[in-house]
Amino acid sequence: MDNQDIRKAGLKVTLPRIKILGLLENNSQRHVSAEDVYKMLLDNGEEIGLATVYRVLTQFETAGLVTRHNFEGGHAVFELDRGGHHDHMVCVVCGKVEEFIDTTIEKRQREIAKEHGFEMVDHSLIIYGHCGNPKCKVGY
Amino acid sequence: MDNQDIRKAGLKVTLPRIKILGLLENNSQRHVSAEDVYKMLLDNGEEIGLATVYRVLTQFETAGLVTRHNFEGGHAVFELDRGGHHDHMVCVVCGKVEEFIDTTIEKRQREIAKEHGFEMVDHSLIIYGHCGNPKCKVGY
DNA sequence: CTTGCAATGAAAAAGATTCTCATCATCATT
DNA sequence: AATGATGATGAGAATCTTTTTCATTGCAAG
Ligand SMILES: [Mn+2]
Ligand SMILES: [Mn+2]
Ligand SMILES: [Zn+2]
Ligand SMILES: [Zn+2]
Repeated sequence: MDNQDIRKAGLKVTLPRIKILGLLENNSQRHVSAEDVYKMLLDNGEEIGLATVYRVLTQFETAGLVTRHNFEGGHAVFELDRGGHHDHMVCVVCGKVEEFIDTTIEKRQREIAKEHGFEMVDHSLIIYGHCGNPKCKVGY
Repeated sequence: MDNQDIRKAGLKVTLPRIKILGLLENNSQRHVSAEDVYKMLLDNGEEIGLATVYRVLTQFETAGLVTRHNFEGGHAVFELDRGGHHDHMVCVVCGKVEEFIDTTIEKRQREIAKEHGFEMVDHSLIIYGHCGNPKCKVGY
């Protein structure tokens, strides 16, 4: 995942794009909003415009470099596309995100789509719950 | 599903609430946005404020009368809660929504959540694809 | 009927994302 | 390396969805 990926996407290799891709690669939390990316870069002393962050993330999505998720909360989160598809589990208390993939579910989805005459192109499966952290348990 | 349901939810039985509940019951499309509800009521010659529609839909959700979905597109859609849980399939071309429920997937979800130490409280599964309509097929 | 308190609606505010447009940077070509 | 065409940037305005404010209205308990 480097500048060549930007070039291959038909995009010019610019400083903002390098910075954003670098942050997505090195940041500890894999799932970040546009606002997150913007603030983190500013905190790192980098200069960038918020409009550019939104634009570049959308371009990266179109290019297949990142994936956009619509978790609850009204704002999109992005993550670097590291090959394999996976689904998500989100803690409704602390927001922790776990990733998982289940072949049984994946297969059934394709079957169900076909049964309804749909040609599946994508899907979104998000499990909401209380994570293992005691502070996130019901009735803490 | 009548005025008693509103009362049972601890809400006063007001005209706006009766109108919104009535529309959700009788409207042909089950999945509607707040804006949809607002415009449809206005079209029917009913008087109502947009803020009230948002407020009431959220109250109905809290009361378990309606369910909110975050499909792609940046705005929430609501549907009257008619007993059974189900998941959704959305046509990426025409927006048609099909409902389905699959016990295999439902069971696997609970298992997976547990495997990850999560106590599942909810989930969202949306399959995106091209529906059976020829005009929605790839390469029309 | 009275009356308290919840509910309404218009308008303002907030939050997320996109658009506009003048300026600037990249990169293929000289 | 210099040039130039074209794409990219960023500040701010605009847009879109949703929430909040607050003066006014209307349920519903007594
Ligand atoms: Mn992920
Ligand atoms: Mn439904
Ligand atoms: Zn948690
Ligand atoms: Zn369709």
